[in-house]
Amino acid sequence: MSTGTGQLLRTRQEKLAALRARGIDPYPRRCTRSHRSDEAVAAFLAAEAEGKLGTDGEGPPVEVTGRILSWRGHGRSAFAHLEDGGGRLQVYFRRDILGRESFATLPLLDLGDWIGVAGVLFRTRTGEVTVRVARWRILSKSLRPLPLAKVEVDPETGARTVHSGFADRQSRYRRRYADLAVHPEVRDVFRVRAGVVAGLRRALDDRGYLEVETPALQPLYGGAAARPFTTYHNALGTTLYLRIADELYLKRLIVGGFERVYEIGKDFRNEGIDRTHNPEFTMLEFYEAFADYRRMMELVELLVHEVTLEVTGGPDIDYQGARVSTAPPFARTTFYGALASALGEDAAGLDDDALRVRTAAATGEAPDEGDGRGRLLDRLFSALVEPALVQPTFVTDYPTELSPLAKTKPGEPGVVERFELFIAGREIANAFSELNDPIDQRARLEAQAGSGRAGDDEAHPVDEDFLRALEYGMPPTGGVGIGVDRLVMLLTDSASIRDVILFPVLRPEEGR
RNA sequence: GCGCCGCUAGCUCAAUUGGCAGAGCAACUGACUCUUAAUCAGUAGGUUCGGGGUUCGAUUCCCUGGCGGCGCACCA
Repeated sequence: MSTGTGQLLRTRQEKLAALRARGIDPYPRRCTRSHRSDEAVAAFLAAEAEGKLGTDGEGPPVEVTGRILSWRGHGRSAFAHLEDGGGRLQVYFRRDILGRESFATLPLLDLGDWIGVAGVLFRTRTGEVTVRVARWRILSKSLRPLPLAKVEVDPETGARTVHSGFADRQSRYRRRYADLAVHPEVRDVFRVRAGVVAGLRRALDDRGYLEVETPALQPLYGGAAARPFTTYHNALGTTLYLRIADELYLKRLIVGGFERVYEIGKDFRNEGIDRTHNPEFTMLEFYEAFADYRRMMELVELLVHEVTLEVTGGPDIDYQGARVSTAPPFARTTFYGALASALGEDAAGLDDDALRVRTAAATGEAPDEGDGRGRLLDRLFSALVEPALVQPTFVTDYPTELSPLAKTKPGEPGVVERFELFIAGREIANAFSELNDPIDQRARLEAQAGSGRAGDDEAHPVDEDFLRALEYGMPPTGGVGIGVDRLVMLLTDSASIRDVILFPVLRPEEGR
């Protein structure tokens, strides 16, 4: 630890000791408050509107609690801003009101301390509603300086200008508590996140869906193409995996007779980390018996629209400079149709070698030797089509090679009944008419397992129990997966998934 | 995994061709009873990410390692 930090910490320790020496408990057991800061201001404004202010313009007495964010001392008086769950409130200390002893204790406070103050509200000369403090008490001493920025507020527009501050992204994720303490806008992101999850849950509950919980610890993983995290259960003496998708368990529940089920939970994928990938992430999956992918498309359209309205107050989303409208209906295109428009020719008619050439041209790199047809099509689509899908767009009818759990489309060989929803160039939802033919499903899973033996380490093992469930009989079913984190990114204009996950996965901190 | 950029005081950042390592904020001391990026005067705070090299001299140039950001690749 550098000398600088040591000094800062030591100074605060000394103030802590000085408080105790004066018989003050820096961490009292209890405290009281009458108003949150926003409620206090509202109470003052109400009294003012009703002409109930005192002769000196004083409003109602309040008792508020908060963290000290700024301090402006003026000799025998001082101004500070406190922050609590309701926002910021200015407080004003005067020696002639507090008395010598109470006032003389103020220098033992630091930015970051929690205090409680009691007094009447008034307006300062500049018009700010402020507590004229008659009594104050420390509620919790801060021993480590918060990376507080200076904030300049334009009195006319209310626009905030932040001077210096806490900018290092990794430090902010690592010390999220400090990031949150210092950045109200970060707290807002997670309020929106909670609203999105609540909105999705309500929308599904209202439509007769049953919320369920399926295992995160699984003896076999499946339902997506991803490498799993592996763990070990001591008592059973067996390997377990953290789930990579909920899909196969939720379909077992449809077999069991629940007609509409959903789960909002964590999936875990042992893969790289980047702007749109965190190793653990939140997935919403929902399945509806007697529905197909077209019905699910309408449902997804409504869900996205409803949640957007709820969270933003309107149908539009501003994401990274683009304005997106979630007003239904969303655009619809087919996988091969969109690809043909972008490519200038029909990809379905190209042989693998030609596809390989087109892919190399589109991505600027030669595809891997082992890439199969499905993989090539996927890469080509990602490079040529996805970035252009800014307005909400359903892409339907994917190649069978990419979709081992989806029903084929009648009359269109090589295509399955599947859609993905893209917004702002990102995949938000993935859905299909679920394959319920146990024999076809077995054949496709075994083909996947075969490619696993051939070296594709993301293909799955065959889940015999899942196939047994299908053999009992699963009704026609539509299923959808929505990446909740990515939806929250859109709705909060966040560039990185780490900005919408409170504690994203990071390399462990070295040393202390 | 590859490429580019970066790592200097608690925070945000400077430092000329390679020539005494600086500023603002935070902290500390003092002044100041309506301030709000408060102001004014002063003080302290540094393994310039680590290691090696070139040089009279390295924050600066070279090599190497670490960490991070961004982009690419990967991610049915």
